[in-house]
Amino acid sequence: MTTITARERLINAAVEAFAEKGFAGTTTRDIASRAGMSPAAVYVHHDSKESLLFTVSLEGHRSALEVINSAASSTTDPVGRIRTMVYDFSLWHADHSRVGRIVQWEYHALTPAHRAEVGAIRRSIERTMQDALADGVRQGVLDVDDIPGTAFSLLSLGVDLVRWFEPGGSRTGEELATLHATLAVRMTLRASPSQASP
Amino acid sequence: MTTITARERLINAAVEAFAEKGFAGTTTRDIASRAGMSPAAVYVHHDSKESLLFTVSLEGHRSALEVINSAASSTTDPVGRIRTMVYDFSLWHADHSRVGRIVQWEYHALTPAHRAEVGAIRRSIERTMQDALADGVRQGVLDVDDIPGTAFSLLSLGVDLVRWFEPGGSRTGEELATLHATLAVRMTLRASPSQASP
DNA sequence: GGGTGCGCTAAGCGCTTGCTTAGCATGCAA
DNA sequence: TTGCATGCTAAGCAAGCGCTTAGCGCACCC
Repeated sequence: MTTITARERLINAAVEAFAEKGFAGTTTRDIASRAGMSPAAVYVHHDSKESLLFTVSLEGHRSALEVINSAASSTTDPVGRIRTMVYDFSLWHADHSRVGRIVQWEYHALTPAHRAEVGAIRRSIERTMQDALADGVRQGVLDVDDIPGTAFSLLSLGVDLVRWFEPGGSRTGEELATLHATLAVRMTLRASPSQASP
Repeated sequence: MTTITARERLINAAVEAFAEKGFAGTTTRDIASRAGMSPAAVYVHHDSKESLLFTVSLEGHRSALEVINSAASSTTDPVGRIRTMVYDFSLWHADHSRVGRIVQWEYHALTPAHRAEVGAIRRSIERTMQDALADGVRQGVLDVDDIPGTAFSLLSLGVDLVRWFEPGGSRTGEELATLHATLAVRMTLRASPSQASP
């Protein structure tokens, strides 16, 4: 049974508040009261409101990167790899829609130095997807004209979930991830020259 | 030569400011100074900061709806219709990325009554896309299992542009719209049973 | 039992916020 | 020339902002 430290309680409160009201719309008093503490307690454990945002954003970016990296290395089959990567990336955004919203929408609220740091993780995520597409094309299994653009579009399906997805809504994260994975394969699979070939 | 009224200058200033800093991060003084007026001038022409947001958001939603509606009625060919709808919707989001960002990201900052009003337009956009897919399936040209989900995904490609697209960047809006339209057709087209059939 | 450090809070500082009020310059009608 | 509506601004109000300071209570150790 893990004990939740005051520092972590404040981070959780910040995730709730930033996701609900945005970074600029959230007050430090709001974060403190969600964590059951006084306004001054925020500054005992964190340097500033922006550093709280950076903590949340960095951890979120790292988590998303890990998800897509482990999906990429889960198989050598190009089609299965694309399917798994899109499935896992979309599912992550559904399962972590609050953190995902902060990651995707509050990027510009970070200081330039912090933005550069998470920006590197972003580019790494894009590169992983591009590499997976390029490998599939090289093996002759996928047919992708515009690799960077298509990679971005596949990621967009998951990213856009955070705009509207609510747990307990009419669709589960798994359903949406399955849909996205199916669409991703249709977008990238090379059309077989005939039905007959095995 | 149309004269720009003070009211319109304030709206244009609000579009700039909201797109750049978000609704909560924008001050009425910032809007006023971008329009070259005093802070009080905002309230001569608009009721509140939120009513300025509503004006921008409503006009943006109406414009996007018009684009997708006229694309939907431009042809009776299901494949060409999907291609045109996705192309035009994505191009609109690239060409109007600032307004689009306000439309898509500041939805929750509207009052409940205003949110309901633009929400109706949103549902109308989604329905138009769903109808186009359903018609294509009925004609046997498209193959779409999950029509609402796929419609949403096709729209997501355009919507997600406002998160990062900058005019003058490495890709033009037309290039991205063409890519999205191509991907949309691959996502929805029924695979022909053989290459031979005309 | 006295001393020490740690985790937290009460209070508040200087500043900014959305919005209001009172009034001024300008143009036009009589 | 006078009267008045129009379009704007200077000044400011109450409230709320991020963050700081000074200090309190409590567990721990000798």
